[in-house]
This record gives sequence, structure tokens and C-alpha cells, in this order.
Amino acid sequence: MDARATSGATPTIYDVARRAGVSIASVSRVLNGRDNPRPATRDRVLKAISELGFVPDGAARALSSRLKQVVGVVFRRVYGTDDGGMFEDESESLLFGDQINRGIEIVAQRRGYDLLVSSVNIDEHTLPNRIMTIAGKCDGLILHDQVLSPAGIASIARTVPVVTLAGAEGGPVANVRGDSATSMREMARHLVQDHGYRRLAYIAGHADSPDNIVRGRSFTAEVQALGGECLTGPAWQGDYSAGSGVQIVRGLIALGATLPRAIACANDQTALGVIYALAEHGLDVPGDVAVTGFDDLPFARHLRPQLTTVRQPIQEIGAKAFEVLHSMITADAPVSDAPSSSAEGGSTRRDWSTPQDFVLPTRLIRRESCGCPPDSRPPVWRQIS
Amino acid sequence: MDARATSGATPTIYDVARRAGVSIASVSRVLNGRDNPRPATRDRVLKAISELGFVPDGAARALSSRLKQVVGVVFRRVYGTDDGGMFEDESESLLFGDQINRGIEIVAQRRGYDLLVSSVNIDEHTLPNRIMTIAGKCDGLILHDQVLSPAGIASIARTVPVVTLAGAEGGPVANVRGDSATSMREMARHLVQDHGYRRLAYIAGHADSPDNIVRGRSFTAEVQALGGECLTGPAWQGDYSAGSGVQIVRGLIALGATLPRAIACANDQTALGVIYALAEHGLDVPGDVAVTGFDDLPFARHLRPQLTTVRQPIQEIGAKAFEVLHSMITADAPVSDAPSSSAEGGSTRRDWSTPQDFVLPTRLIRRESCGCPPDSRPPVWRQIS
DNA sequence: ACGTCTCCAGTAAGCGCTTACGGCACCTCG
DNA sequence: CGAGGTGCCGTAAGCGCTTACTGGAGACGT
Repeated sequence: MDARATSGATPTIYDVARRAGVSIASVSRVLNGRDNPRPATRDRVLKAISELGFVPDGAARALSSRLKQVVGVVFRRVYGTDDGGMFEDESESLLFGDQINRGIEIVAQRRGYDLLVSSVNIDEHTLPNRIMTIAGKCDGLILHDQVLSPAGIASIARTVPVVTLAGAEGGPVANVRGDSATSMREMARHLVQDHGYRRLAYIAGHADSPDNIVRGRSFTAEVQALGGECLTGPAWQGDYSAGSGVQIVRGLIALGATLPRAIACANDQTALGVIYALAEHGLDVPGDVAVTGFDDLPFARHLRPQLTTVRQPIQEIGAKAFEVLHSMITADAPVSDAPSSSAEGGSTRRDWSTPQDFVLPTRLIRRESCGCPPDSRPPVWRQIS
Repeated sequence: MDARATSGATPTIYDVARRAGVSIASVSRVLNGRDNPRPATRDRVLKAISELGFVPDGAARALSSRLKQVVGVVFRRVYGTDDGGMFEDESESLLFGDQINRGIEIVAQRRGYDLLVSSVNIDEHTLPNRIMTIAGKCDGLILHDQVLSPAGIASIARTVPVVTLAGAEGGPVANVRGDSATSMREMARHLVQDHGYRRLAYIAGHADSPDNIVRGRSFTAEVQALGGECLTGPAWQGDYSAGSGVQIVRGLIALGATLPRAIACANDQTALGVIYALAEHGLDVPGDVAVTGFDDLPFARHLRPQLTTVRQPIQEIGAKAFEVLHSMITADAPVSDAPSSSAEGGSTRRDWSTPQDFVLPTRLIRRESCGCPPDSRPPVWRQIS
């Protein structure tokens, strides 16, 4: 038996062992649900554990087993918070990210993993350091859109498994995203063909967001292919926030510009702002201007008018990201097993030479803001019939 | 110099040391910003680090320094997600929690801490195990409302520092919450005195939520003190969700009950559901029935009518919770220092015998849904003037 | 009765860091 | 010119676990 005594502080496995009259190895075995310890031993250990209120130290466990069972999730915090105006009303812009995180968390939990979440400020000068600190605390990283340059991503991916969310096709690491192209094309068709609008516009999200780029391109191309006109340019550059939607519309109206018949927004939040600003000027949606969003956040159906948008399988995107990361993490471990030449079906054996790009299906949700008639049935509210 | 070689896998401090031609102690010293290594040495080390893409292992660091720089945050997940109906539309109920977490995270970051977030399902049978696993991975725990019984909290608090959010006064551990009593009293006064409503009701949140209890009691008491009538009872029992608000109103109307002139809801989400259900039946808010919420979530001001509610300093609550926890964590360390008898001003020296209850101020926000006239100025949108 | 096999349980060697301690230059001053 | 600093840096002892290896005790076959 080991002599180590840890009486004052929090109990360790040695205290448990001593109290149960067994060796630390046995304690470890019951902790990990091995089946060798016989029932009598196991019970003594369990008793000691609960009497002492013993909680195994995750760090020690991680160090020894080379697995932390933690995945890091990094996303972008929008407004500076370093000083006086401590908490801006930034919350709305985070709905999407939070939902994704929920999806990650739920599947992670099933595998015994927990989430280390961390938001970063882009203009942070110590970004590399922060990311390293985080990386050191987990087995793998999931990076939301807009947190790191492709080069930065590639660099850190050298050392720890990384998957990105909503990244560009052909990025340096595995990537998971919704299918923006197909549904934005469908949106364009719906607006132009079904509703007959000819003069439309796309309010962009962050210029360097791959999702935004794809959405804008697909929409514009399809509108033009269908003989419509699609306004673009700096005047239509937003940043995914509701505020940017408000500003753009106000700006246009102040300039006396003729608004297009329909405005497709890069996401729901921008649409929220647009509708808001339009109402401010007495313009009717969809009567005067039709407005659409993207994401189908929960609030989309509570707006008046209810928002026509594209549903992304938000939580599934998070879930998929975790699964991909998890397979990278576990594939990392058995490095000295089969020497080589394992020609079985597409296993993930350190083969992120050509990182995969997972695209999840999206769906056009027609509600009122595009000009469709309101659903006659009272809409269900959740699981309530 | 140490002989250990770690060539195949991810680089360790030994690899860095070897490459830089120094000892691991020196590497550690530059990693931790100690000032002894002289510039030349430091540069060699830094160079080796970046060449190898070395990321110090958080587990090893934590084990050695007895500090993980991680705090756990546990909150309640509402709907089961174990099976087929994988992702219910649970999101709305999480806004509040997510905001709090943001507050925690932002201040935590300043101190070099990260957040380990984990949602739990109440009906989970392995709850104690899950919480233990989480506890083992961090230096302290912040528990949201409704995740653990007071007994359970007390038990785990034996081993790791814990602070609760929106817990009851006089709970087993330190607690941080918004001041529900004062503002609900004010709300009652506003409704009864300013608007002259005499027949009101309070739609409750979870029955075992301390915040809900305080809100209900304060509101009811004040209404009655002012000579009004306040409906209560099982018919008015909700669960903080929008869905419960919908159901309650639908139920009442189906029964042919005469609705009260004003309904105060336990939180904004319930109010959202109530307004929705009222509209469904052609009832005008606030014309026929006034409705109020609690929390002042961002969507509250985008509702039609804009929601009268109580603003909780949500992120500040999270921030405060972290600060309290952090002081407990750091106070934990020097355990063999001053033997006793430190009679200085209220320091947190392992003195959670009578856990503190921090109450942050709240504020009544009068908007339209109570019957107040709409604000004439176009409301600002964020920082936009 | 003795070898052998099976089960349990203990011993001890790390996992990758931090840090107390000590040694070696080199410098300062009596 | 030697005692005593002072500044850098290396050595080694852990931190609290997991687990390969080893050993002892029965159970069993011959």
C-alpha cells in the first residue's frame, strides 16, 4: 500500500484506497467500471468514495489516459467588452451560435465529452495565445465562422484536431455547413417566379463569411438567370446583425432611393432589422416590400408578418461537427497499431490530407413576409397540438 | 538534460527543451512569463516552440499547479433528447441561460479561465455521476436554477466550490440572483394604481423555482394590499415556457372563463405565449388584456405590442457569480497559511458557513403591453442613434 | 500431491508539466 | 584576493491518476 497521505485538502484516490483497505489500483478499477474487482471489494470502495465525497481529478485522469474528454468550441464575440460599456446588447447575434453549441453539446454528452466554450474578439491582439490555451485544455477544437484565418486554422490544426463550422469549401480542415446554395436558388425562384418580383436585392452578411458569399452569389445568379434584377454593392453590405439591416434601409430611404420589391437578407436577424426599419417608415411587408431571412431561428415565426426564410438544421450541424471531430480524436490514438496498409472502407485514419466538407440539407420555409398568404390553421406552438 | 524522447506524437516540453538546447525548467519558465530566462535563451525557446507547434498540455499543467483555470457551468435542458425526436424546439427556453453564461464567460476570460458548460436533464438517472465528472474537470461550479436539489448541492459543495444562480435565500451555498421582489411589487403598483386594473393574475413558472415563488408572492401580496384581486391556483401554473402560456390561455378560454384585465407572467417567454394565444382568439393586448413579462430579453421590445417587463441585469448576474466563485477558488489554495484568527474585514477565508446571497437590482420597463402609450420617438436600435 | 490455470489485487512506472533547490559563473566589495 | 552576492539555469520531486506487469490464492486435472 502506498504511504502517501492527503488529509487536509480534497481527498485523492489514496485516501479512498486507505479507507477501503485496498490499493489505488483497485479504486481506479471500480471508478472505471472494470469488472475485475469482486463485489465485496467494490462495495467497500464505493462506500469510502461516498463517505469522503471523493471526486476524481479530471486533470490527472486526462494526463494519464491521454484523453481529456473535452472539446473546445470557439466563436466570435461581436462587440468589444473590455471597458466601460461592459455589456452591449449583443445577444441577438449569438442565437445562431448558441443553438449550434447546443447541438454539439448534446451529442458530446453521449460520448462523455464536455464543452469548453470560449468566445473571442477578433481584434484581440493575443488571439493566438488564447486559442493555444484553449487547445491545451481539450482534445479537439470546433471553430465557428469568423474566428480565425485559414492560415491560422491550418497552423493550429497541425497540433490538434480541428473542424470548422460554415467554413469555405476546400478549407484546410474538415468543415460542416448548411446547404446555402440550393435553398437560396430556390428562394430566388420563389420570389421571381411565384410572386413575380423583378427588382430584388440581397443584404449581405460579413464580407468574409463563406456562407454569406455563397448565399449572395446563388441568389443573384438565379435572379438574373430568371430575368430579374438584383441590386448589390456597398449599399447592401451588412454584417449579419439586426442593426445593420436597420441602417441599410434607413440609409436608402434617406437617400430617396427606390426600394426593390423584395429584399433577401443574409440571415434572420438582418431581416428582423429590415422589417423593423420598414415599419418605421410606414412601409408594409410584404405589401410594399417583401423580406426574407435565413436560418429560421425560433423568433422567425413570431414576427409579424411571419418570416419566410430558409431552415438550417442548426443543431444537426453542431452534432455533425462533433461526430467528425470525435472520429478524428479517436483515430488519433491508435497510432502504433496496424503499421500501415489498412485498406478497409473509408476509415478516418489520419487522413485529413483532403479534408472533407459536410453539407447538410436546408429547406425553404414559406411564410408571410414574402407575400404568401398566412397559414390558415392556427400555427402549432411547439409540441402542443 | 532529460533523455525522454517524444518524436512521433504531439510535441512536449521535452522536445522543445531539446530543440532549444535548454532544460525543461527553462521552457516552463518562458511559457509562464517568468523573467529569469535571459532574452537570448527566451528567444531560442520561443523559436523552438513555434517551429514545433508546441501547445502546452492543460491537464499536465493543471495537475502540477493544482489549478485548471476552468469553471463548470451546469444548466437545465428542458426536453428529452435521448431518442428519435432528437431536437425539439427547445431553444427559446434557453435564451436566459445563454445570456448568463455569456456574462460569466466574459469576466472569466479576463482571469484566464474558460467555461465548461454542460446541460443536464432533470430526469437523468445518472445525474450525480454527470455532475461529478464535470466537477472533476474544473476548479469550481456555477449551477443554474433547477439543476440540483439543495441537498445535492450541499453534498457536492463539500468537495468543490459552488455558487448557485437564482437560488433561494438561505441556500447551502453562495447564491446570486436578481431582485424579483421589489420590481414585482412595483409592477403590481403600476398595473393597479397607474392603470386601474382590479382583476389580475400571475402565471407561475416552475413551482420549485425560487425566483418564481418570490415573484408570485410579491405580486399577489401587493395587488391585494392595493385592494385588487389576484387570481392564482393550478389553472395559472406554467413552467417558464412560451408553450405553457399558450396552453393556459387556451384552456381558460375553452372553459369560458372570464379573463382577468391583466396577466403578469413569470418571465418573458411565457408572456410571448400568452400574447400569442390571446391574438389567436382576437383579443387585443393591452386593450382587452394587459400582459407583462420578466427578464427583458432582447425580443421583448420587438414584440407587437412591445412588452412591459422587468429588466434583470442578466450578464451582470453571471459576472457576479463568477467573481464570487473565483474568490472562493483562490481562497481555497492557501490552506496552511495563517492558522486561524484572521479577524480582518469580511474576507472569504473558507467562511462559507453562512453563504452569502447576492441580490442585484432590477428595473421595471414600461412599454406598451401593460397599456402605456407607445414611446413616441422611434426606439433606438442598439447603439444606432 | 503437484503443476497449471484463473481471478483478484497490489506494485510501480509513467503521463507532461511546475517549482523548490542547488550549482555555477561572474561580479562587487572589504 | 577571497567571502558573499546575484543571475541563470539544470536536477529532480512530485501533482493524482491509469495500467502493464507481477504475485498469491484457490480450483481443477492428472
